[in-house]
Amino acid sequence: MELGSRYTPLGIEEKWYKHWEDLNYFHSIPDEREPFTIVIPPPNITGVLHMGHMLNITIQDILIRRARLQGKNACWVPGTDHASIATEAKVVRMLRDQGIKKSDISREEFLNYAFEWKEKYGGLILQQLRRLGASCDWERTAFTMDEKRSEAVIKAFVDLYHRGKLYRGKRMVNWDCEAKTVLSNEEVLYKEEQAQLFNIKYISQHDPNSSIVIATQRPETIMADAAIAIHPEDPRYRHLIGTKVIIPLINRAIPIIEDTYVDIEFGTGALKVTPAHDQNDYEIGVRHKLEIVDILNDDGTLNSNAKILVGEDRFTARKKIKSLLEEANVLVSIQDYKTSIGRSERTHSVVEPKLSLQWYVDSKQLSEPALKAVMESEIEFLPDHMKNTYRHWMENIRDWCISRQLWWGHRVPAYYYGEEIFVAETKEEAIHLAIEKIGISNFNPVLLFQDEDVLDTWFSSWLWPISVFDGFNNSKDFQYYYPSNVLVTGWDIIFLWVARMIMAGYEWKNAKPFKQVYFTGMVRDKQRRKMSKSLGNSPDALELINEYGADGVRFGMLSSSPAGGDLLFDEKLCDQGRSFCNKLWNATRLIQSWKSSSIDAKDYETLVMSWMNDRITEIYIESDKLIEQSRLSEALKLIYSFIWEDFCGFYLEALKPQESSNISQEVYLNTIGYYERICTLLHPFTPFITEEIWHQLKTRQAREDCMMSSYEQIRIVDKKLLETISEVRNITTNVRELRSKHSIKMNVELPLYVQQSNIDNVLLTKGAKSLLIKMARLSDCTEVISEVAHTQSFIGMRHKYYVLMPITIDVQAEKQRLLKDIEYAQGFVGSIEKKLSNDRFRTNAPGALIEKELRKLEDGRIRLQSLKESLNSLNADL
RNA sequence: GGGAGAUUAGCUCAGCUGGUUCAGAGCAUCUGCCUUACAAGCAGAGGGUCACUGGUUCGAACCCAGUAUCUCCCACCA
Repeated sequence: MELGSRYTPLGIEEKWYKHWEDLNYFHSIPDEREPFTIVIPPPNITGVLHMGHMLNITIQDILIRRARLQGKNACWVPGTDHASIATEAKVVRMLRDQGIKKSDISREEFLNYAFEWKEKYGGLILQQLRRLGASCDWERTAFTMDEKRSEAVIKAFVDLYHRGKLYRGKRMVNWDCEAKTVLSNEEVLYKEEQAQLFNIKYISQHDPNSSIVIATQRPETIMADAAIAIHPEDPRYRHLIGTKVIIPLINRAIPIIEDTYVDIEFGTGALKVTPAHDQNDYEIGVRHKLEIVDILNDDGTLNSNAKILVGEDRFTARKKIKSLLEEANVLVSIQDYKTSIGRSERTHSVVEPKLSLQWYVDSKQLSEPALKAVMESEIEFLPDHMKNTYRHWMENIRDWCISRQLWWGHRVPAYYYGEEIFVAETKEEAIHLAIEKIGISNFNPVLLFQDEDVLDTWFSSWLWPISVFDGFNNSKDFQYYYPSNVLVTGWDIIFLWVARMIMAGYEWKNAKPFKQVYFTGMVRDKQRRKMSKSLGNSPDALELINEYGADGVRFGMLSSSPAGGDLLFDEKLCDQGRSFCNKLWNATRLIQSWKSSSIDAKDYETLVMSWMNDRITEIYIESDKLIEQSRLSEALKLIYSFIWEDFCGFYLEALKPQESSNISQEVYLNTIGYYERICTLLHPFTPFITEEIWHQLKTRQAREDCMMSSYEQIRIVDKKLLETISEVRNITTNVRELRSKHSIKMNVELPLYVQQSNIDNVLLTKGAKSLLIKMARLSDCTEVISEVAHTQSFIGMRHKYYVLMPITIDVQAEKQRLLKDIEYAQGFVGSIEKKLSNDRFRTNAPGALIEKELRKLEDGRIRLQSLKESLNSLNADL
């Protein structure tokens, strides 16, 4: 079948993915082979494929496909995350669009809608991963809220509770007024924002002429004030201590207290203390036993405690209170200022500090082995410096608030009976515990209630490496696959997820969850902004695949993404990937167009073939080394330029038969063999096209696929051979350069002379001469003893070459060029001589280096000598 | 306030225990080619005080110190 000159990936990619999947290649079961495991960072079920996933998935797929080719038992577990806040928000919105309010339906009804939504849209992202070529073991697809994973979550909670590492406590929390739930510290993002500072006057209760001015950014909270605090060493207000002032508008009297927390320099030096709505104020409140007045409802509106503006949203209230304060003549001034404001990671709503009863994990205890494992490189971080960030967080870890006031998620397995708390995996067990505690005669089952809250999504995610293999039941799979080889994820979730998985691993299994963490950078646009849906600066992932092909996009993602470094995404890189596929495609077409017959291979063909053979081996060795160091993009670049320059640019060009002549059967078959090896080498990076070419090259048996071929281990290379061809190519380039400079077309054949010396020259290798003649389009190639007059010369690795060209030589220009070259060569030789004559160098430098320098010196001298000869002969011509 | 990283060609970045006169690659630019696999191609070319200042060394883009600029993370500033 004739192939078109352009590679069209669309149908081909679909065909091979289906083929692989039909043959169950992605599926893994434990056997006697060495396992290679990756557990996917589960994308949110609400998510659609974006650039971050593309990068992430590409890297994981490369590693897993390579392991498979290396004969390991490769297992890549896919799955999704229930994403409690994000999903609940989506479902609430969906219901609202249908005219249903969440508050009007029961928890069960809501969950039915949510599961319905999940069934409908939740699998979408996993389908999209297939488009990229992800070779996940789909039979193992897990979901953080499926039965097994839920079981793990509940077990973990109950276990931690009974071992005293989990507790319920009343603390100041971060409240998301939009989602109406508490958030952990890690889910609050702080950013500098423009705000206003209001200076408000509080008049003394005892003396209407005396007052104190405070500064606040949130004037709507004055109704919740419990005191005004000043620094004990601030002389300005000393006389007021112990007196009371009146809160404007509501006329409630509050005391003036002293506390060293107050910064004398800031604002007026007087601080309004609002214990219910500020972390620090809460602590001051505790110290001074102040009254706590909570004026906010869960949705961020003011409640009746506020007395005024009741029912207004806090931001509306802020605007309105401004004019009220003005009217009351207590608003002294307003100034603009910048401050850092915390917003919810998911809803972006401004987070309000709020006092609340929640469940916490005592993190300090869990962090110790996890910190140790990373600092002692039991778990390897890439890039290594992420360790510092990790350590800093671990050493200052705070307790983890894990309850959320939502319905979508794992319900907290705690049951309340009056004042008593019973934590158990099931209600039956809780009843059992309750009866044990309070006696069967006193127990009334109707009074036992389960906690209404659900757990933080990350409380299921942190168990993921264990739970996907049913590790809490210590399954066979778990024993075989755990720990996974590598976790590939973005550094932005190092605390939210990575650190906690490590803690969980040591807490329950006393073993690391993964051997290595490959932190990817963030995908950014050309202006270095993080790509995000809200900014609208992210290209549509599926459209990219449609346009450039999955292989092209994979190439593009990888082309510029060292571990940890951010990646400035540029579609041009995908375009380059597509061109690369096209190049591969056309090489296939060329080989397919060859007609082979039983003629013998010519000497130069034999030479070029053995070179290609060793060169591939060399690339295997070098790319291996790079991949072992996780330098994937460099490995790809290496293979890319090898294919482009060496395989297509030189090898195929050298063997390409003239016009309609036939090619030797041996050359034909060997070429196919080399291309096969290249396909295997390249397959992890661009799986689709390599599979296609693999099958284009020859008819295959069933299950004889590139994806399942094997990555080779032979590792011997003939260095001399590689050098010889390198010299041939070097000469060819030099001749071409001369042609280009003097506008001599390729169809004009030129004679080349090689000056003999005491070193073997390239022509002594069998086949090299005819190869040279073919590649450089020479009329002949002969050895000479001395300078050849009226020629253009250049110096190769060791020898001097002359080309006789049909031109009149510009003697002056030539002389200038030579003088310049001589000057350079002299400098070169001089520097080495100087280095070698330095005693300190001779004594300090390693022997091998001195050898190398000596050889360099010799080469340099030969070169200098040749240049001088050329100059002399030029002078003789004058 | 604490910490991390970065600064190399017009742009994006390599440069992996200091050791070729070391300054690289890709893109972009320029020149010449439709040479029957590929114009998504082929053959060439130009382009940089390696942020700055000192130091260590026989030798520094690389190590050390300081300076400047940028990016990011963490932290309770009303």
